[in-house]
Amino acid sequence: MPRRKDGAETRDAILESAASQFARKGFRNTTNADIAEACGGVNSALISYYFGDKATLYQEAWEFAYRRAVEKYPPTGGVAPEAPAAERLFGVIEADILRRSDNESALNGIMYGEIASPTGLLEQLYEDSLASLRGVLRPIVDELLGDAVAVEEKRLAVLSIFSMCIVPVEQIQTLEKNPQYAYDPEIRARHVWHFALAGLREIVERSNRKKQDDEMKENL
Amino acid sequence: MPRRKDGAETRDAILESAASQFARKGFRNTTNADIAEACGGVNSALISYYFGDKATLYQEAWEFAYRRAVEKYPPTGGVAPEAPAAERLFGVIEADILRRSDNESALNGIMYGEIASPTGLLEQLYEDSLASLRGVLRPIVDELLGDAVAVEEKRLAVLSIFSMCIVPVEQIQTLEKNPQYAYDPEIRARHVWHFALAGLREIVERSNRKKQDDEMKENL
DNA sequence: ATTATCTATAGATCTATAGATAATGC
DNA sequence: ATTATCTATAGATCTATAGATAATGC
Repeated sequence: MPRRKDGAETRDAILESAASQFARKGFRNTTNADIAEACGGVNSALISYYFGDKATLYQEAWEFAYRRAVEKYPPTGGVAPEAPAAERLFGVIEADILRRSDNESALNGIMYGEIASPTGLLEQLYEDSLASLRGVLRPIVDELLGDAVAVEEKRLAVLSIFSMCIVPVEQIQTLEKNPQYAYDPEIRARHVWHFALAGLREIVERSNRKKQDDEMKENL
Repeated sequence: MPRRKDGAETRDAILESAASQFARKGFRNTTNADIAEACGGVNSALISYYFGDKATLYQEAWEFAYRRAVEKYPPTGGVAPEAPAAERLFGVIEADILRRSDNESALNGIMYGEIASPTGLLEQLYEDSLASLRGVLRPIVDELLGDAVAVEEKRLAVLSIFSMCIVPVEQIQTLEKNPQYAYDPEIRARHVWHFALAGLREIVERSNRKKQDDEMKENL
């Protein structure tokens, strides 16, 4: 005799298990049976019952994971918009790294699944997860670099900071047989921030030197 | 009437198509039929004929891609081992970025497939592709940072430089509907090098300042 | 009556193989 | 005789659905 719960409860549980399974194994490598089993052994036919099909479940699982992750770690890291650019940079970096390091969020897992083999099902993913970080980094980096720095150089700086944030540390560690040490996300965030500020400062100095050189040559 | 080629020729062509397909779509998302089709329409039964099964083909495709990529871009970037550490750092960064940016190499595609959903079939991949880069970065970073810097800080520095190298720029761009601009790998390599050197310098300075502070306090 | 859950399965897809066919080298 | 290629298909796996069963709320 089947036990009976509230349907919404089962539905949410499926959503959660789905996000976690999709994050670990990707869309096509995850079967409905996997999800049902990870969900305390619910019947896999319930997936069709609640979501219609696997693709829809995937889409809803992404929205679920994304909404929850952003709620927990807002993009600015709680730093006020009128704070100095360097501090806002820290807020963005820390929020992003903490969010991606939170295994429960499933965010990075799903994102790397799409990077590795795009399903074409998650229209929003790129905007939510990658464009968004670059979007908040860009004006801060622009401000820190000032007007003397070339656009191309600014883009590269954004890309480098972005790279340090999105590196899939946890996923890489699952490839290691015996991971040697774990990185504390908070410490890593602080490190990335210092590294980034130093890199940006160097770019400004280099641009200034170049400018002076050019002016000198012109005056000769 | 079937045309007849040398078997080794067909075998190599399959290997090449396989590497490229696996890179684009991952192991399980790629069917033998996909590979056969990408390979100018050879018969898909030839995969079993030449490789036994799909898993073996996958393993051989990785070895093929890896061997070719390292041959084309040797890990030191051609910089002599007795060159100054900063120059060796440039060699390593440039070689790695060029290798990963070379779409023909299929290297990064397969690697990100494994990061996203490990098959357990490529024992060598982590050693070849990730441990290797960190292995060559580590002694160079150690040398540049010197003895005053804490081990944890050194690890983080290696991780940050590593991150800027392995970021899957091309794969991310396929998620964008209209990629805005392409990054020239050579220019990117030079940028990452500058960024990294500045970050490392800052770490040394910060460590020195901290040391002085500590000594001052001790003398009071 | 409605909602939640389960059973059973049709149909799609994919891999690997058995066995046929033909080109090549001896 | 050997090697390369092709045809056809058995067996595995997976998704989605039809239809049964039982708990709940009216």
